[in-house]
Amino acid sequence: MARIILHVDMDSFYASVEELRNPDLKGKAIVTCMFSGRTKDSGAVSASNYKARELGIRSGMPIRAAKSLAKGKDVAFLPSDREYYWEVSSRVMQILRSYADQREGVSRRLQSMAFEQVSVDEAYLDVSRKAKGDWVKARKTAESIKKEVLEKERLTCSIGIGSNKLVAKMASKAQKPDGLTVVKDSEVRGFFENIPLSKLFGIGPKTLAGLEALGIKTTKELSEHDFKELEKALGSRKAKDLQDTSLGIDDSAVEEKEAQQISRMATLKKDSDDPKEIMEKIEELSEDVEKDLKEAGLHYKTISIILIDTRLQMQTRSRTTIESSSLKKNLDIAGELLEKFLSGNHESKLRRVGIRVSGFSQRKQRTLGEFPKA
DNA sequence: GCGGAGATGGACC
DNA sequence: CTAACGGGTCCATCTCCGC
Repeated sequence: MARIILHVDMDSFYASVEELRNPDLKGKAIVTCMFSGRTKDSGAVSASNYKARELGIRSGMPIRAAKSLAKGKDVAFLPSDREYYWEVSSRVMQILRSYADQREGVSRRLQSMAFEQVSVDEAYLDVSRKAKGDWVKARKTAESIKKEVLEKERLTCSIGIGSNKLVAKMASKAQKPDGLTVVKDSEVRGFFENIPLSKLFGIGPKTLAGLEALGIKTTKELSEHDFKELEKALGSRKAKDLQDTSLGIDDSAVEEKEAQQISRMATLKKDSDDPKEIMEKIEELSEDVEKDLKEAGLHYKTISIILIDTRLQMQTRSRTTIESSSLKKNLDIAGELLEKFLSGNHESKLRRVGIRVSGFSQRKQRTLGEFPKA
C-alpha cells in the first residue's frame, strides 16, 4: 500500500522555548550555547532563532565567532538547558504521537503508534491508514497538528508530507518557519532536482567534496551519473544510497528505534595528560550514564572511553566484558584503557573526554504484533 | 566466508 | 588580524582474529 508520512520539525526549538520562558526575550535575537567552562565564551552555539540567523549565527559555530557577528546588536546569549528542552519536547511528542496511525495488530492498551521521534525536536508520523491515500486529508491532519501544538505549547513547527521519510524530511525543510509542504509522488522528481546537493540528507562536507571531484555539482547530475563510476569512487553501498537519495527513494519504516549506546562527554578545565585528573572527570560522567542505564533497565557489554586531544582529534578505546549493569564496577577498565593510551601517547594532551556503553542485551519484550503470523 | 571485537570516519541535530 | 570549537547518537567500513 502507498504510504503517507509526515515529518514534523520544531522551529528553532531551543531558542523558541527560551523565548517562551522569558517574556523579556520576545522578538529578540536569541542564541543558546554550550559553554565548555574552560574560559569565558569557550564553547559552541547549539541553536539560534531566525533573528539571530539573519546575522549569520548558526548552530555549531564557536560562541566567540557568534559574538563577533553580534557585535553592537541586541542578541541574547543563553546557556542551553537541555533537560528543560527535553521536558517540553516530551509534551510536544505526546501530541504528535496521537495523530499517527495505530500500529497493526497491537492492542489498544499498548498504544503503539506508527511514530518515530528522531531527536529532541523532530519526529516522523505514518498516517497512511488514517489518510487512506488522500493527500488533502494528510494536509488537514498536519494543519490540526500545527494548531494543537501552537495552542497547547505556543510553539510553531514545519511539516513535510511525502510517501516516504526522506521526501517528508526534505519537504519539511522546504518552507520554514511555520511551513507546510506536500510533495506528492508525481512531484518528487522535480522537487529533488531543485534541492542543492549540499542540502541533500546524508551529504555532508566530505561527501560533497568527493562528488565534486567526480564533476558532480547538482542533485540531478548525481541521479544521472554512471553508477559504476560512483561505485568505484565511493563503494557500492554509499553509491546506491546517494543515488536513491537524489531520486527521493527510501523504503525505511517509521518505527521507534532501540537505543544502541549511551555516552557522556565533557571538556576538561585545562588540557591534561594526568590519568588521575582525567579519571576524575570520567567517573563524574559515568554516574550520569549509570542513571540512564538504570532508568532504561539496560545491561551493556562494551565500555569505551572517548579521547579528544588539543588538536581536536578524536580517538576511542574500548573493551567488551561480561554483561553488566553497573558502570561503577567497571571503571577500573576505563582506567586501564586510559593508562594504556597515555603510556603510548606521551606527546598528546587531552582537551575533552567521554565514556560510552554499548552492546545492550536484547531483553525487550515482544509485543503481539511482532509475533510471526500463524 | 562469517562472526565479533575494536577502531575510525561521516553525518545529523 | 585571525581564530575562535559542544555534546550526543547512528551507521558504515576496515582490520584483525578465531572458527
